[in-house]
Amino acid sequence: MAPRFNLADIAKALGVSVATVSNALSGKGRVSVELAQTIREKAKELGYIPSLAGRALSTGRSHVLGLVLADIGHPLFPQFAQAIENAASVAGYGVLIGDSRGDIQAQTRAINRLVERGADGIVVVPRHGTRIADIGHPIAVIDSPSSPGNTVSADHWNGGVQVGAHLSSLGHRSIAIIGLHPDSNVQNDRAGGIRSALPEETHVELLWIDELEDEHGPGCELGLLPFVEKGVTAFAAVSDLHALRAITELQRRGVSIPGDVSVTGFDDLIWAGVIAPTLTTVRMNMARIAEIAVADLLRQIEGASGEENATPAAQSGQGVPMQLIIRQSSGPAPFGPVGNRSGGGPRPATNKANGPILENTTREGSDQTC
Amino acid sequence: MAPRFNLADIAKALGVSVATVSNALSGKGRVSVELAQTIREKAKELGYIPSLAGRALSTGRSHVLGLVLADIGHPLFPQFAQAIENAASVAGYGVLIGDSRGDIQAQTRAINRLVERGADGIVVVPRHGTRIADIGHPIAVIDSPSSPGNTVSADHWNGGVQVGAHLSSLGHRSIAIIGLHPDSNVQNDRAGGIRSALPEETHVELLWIDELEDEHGPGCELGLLPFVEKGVTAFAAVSDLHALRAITELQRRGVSIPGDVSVTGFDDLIWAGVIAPTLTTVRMNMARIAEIAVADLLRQIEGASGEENATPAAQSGQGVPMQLIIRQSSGPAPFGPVGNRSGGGPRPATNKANGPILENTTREGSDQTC
DNA sequence: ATAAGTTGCTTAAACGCTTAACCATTACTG
DNA sequence: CAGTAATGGTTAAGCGTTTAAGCAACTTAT
Repeated sequence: MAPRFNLADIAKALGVSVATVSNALSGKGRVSVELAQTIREKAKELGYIPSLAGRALSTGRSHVLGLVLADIGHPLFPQFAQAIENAASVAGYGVLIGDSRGDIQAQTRAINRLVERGADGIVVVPRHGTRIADIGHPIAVIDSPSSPGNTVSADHWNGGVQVGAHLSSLGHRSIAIIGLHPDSNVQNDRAGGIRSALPEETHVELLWIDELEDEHGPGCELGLLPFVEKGVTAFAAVSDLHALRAITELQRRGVSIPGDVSVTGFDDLIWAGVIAPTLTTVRMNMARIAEIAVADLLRQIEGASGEENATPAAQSGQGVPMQLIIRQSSGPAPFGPVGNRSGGGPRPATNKANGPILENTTREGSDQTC
Repeated sequence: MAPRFNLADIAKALGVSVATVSNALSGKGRVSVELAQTIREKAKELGYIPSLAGRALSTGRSHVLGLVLADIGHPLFPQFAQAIENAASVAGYGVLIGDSRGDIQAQTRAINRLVERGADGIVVVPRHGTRIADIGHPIAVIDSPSSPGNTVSADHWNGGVQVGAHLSSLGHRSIAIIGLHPDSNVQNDRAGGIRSALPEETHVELLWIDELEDEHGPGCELGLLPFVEKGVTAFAAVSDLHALRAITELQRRGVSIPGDVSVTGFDDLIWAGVIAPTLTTVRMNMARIAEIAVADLLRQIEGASGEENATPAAQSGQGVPMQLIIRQSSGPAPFGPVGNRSGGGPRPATNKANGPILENTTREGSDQTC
């Protein structure tokens, strides 16, 4: 156990007062440049590490943020955790995880527990259909732009638009959208975006898995074959999880992807780039979202001196842009206007700022880690 | 912002000293039962929440554990995080997450950062082929029983044995094992277990994805068809991730699962129960593992008074038992001794303590959340 | 009846840091 | 050249908790 030095040790070693050492290291008080330099050197020499506990007690700031993901079992959790941890870390904050065990009620309890543990602020990714009660504490909600009380989020709608435009440009005129809950703002935005980007004449069906499972039990087959027989040529899922389900189910029934039908997802989960066929999907800019959430939290924390945080949230316009990643699972509609199946040449970009990523079909040099 | 009361508030309200209040609430000093009762009531009435910072400063214990998953992007992370958080929470500890960004070098740095942040102990799930340097701090390593320095882990070998026995009992006599790295103890244990449970005459092939990708680029196809043509009737992957890759690839090529070949995985990832076919896999007892890891950590922390922690780790025998979950992706070998394709009746249990879970093929009442 | 022990509480110090207030110097200003 | 200001430090208080030590008042043993 390495001995831990404190300010007093440095002060004693240099024959100055603790206050001066503190000032020198924080750069706040008035210390001559030379002495400050000496102090910093001594601190480095001793390997001084400030005690967070002491600082926390003194300042009332723990420099810890809480992270609550309602659905901690969600495969997107790692990405969130990593992004938030990174953004927080840059700002000198640690991240404490809170678990609501998938329970909606427990969500609020989890938040409270983190606050009790001394978290200066909380990042929440709430479960669909949940409103976050104003806890009177700095809080940042990552949800959907159409959720009230939202702080920051991806522009799910535009993500949907990109999917819709992509499928439409491939000639698909009969599309089924696969979602889980109709009461999730995120999913509704995605589905809505897809719809809105399709030409008038496109035939659209909606399929909510939850309703299906209520009837046939959890984990039941989606029964997509009838859709194909009715002429659906593309399934646009609002999550890679559902896309995966669709792909395996269709392939099992001998439907060729993307030859017969196209399938797209959302979120670019870890395996999206390695399944066969690789999955066309839409990725959030987690790093950016985390940055904004943390920045907003810090703003609230710093500005906690004023009574009321007049500005309720950052509300950065329409949300962080999403990124379409075109892989193998989407292709020209059979008998569609394009007709050529081999090339899949350049496709129209739907997002001026950053067009879709076209991943090499041969998968050489893909950015996927395996 | 709810006003936060402290010990002094309670003391003042009751006309006693802070020390008495502290003693009463912690049950440590000498306080009359009646007064202690009164104090507890007053504390509850005021909604008193002890300041972790104050306590930490005084005791030198932050009551925070650090969690470092080398591969934070791994889909198993949520399960780990949830289990550890739960176990820690029960013991009154919070969990701080550390990120090593997949970088092996950064693993040690991540651990150090957590220690600097004041974590009393660290739980590490190291990356394959990594040794955790003795940091002179309480640490629990979750890895494989065959890793030196391991604290607790699942009995990956026996998990493999269960898979091997299962496939063998289904009549498979030519099996390919799919892994990622040959230098991962976990994967080697799983693969070794599988092998060891197969009868002498079984033909076994080993397929390491990393080597494949080094040659053909990341995300390349595994090229499983030749194996099937050579007579392989079952693919046993050491991770659901690879099993998924195998299933999609095989199905895409028109191979029927489990009709033509069987596929099994490891870890029971979130989607294992909903893809088509649902995946036969082996699940770790995360809750138990987390409990043991945390308990061991607490033991080290409490016993930190003695100079040397003579007992290096819990080393609970051979590791926590794993649980085989038989779903649809594994079935009788074609032309195998069993022959019947429809039933798949009762199969021999390979683990006396807790036999395999046989998930209903119709998937009614499955325990999977969707 | 007095020494010794027990009970129930208080006093006070300590943990390591921040920060307001204070006090010498030395440097400007009119 | 007195008066003001800036500079470079120090002192001391405080954050909320724990815990060793102290001290009455009572109980028991001798």
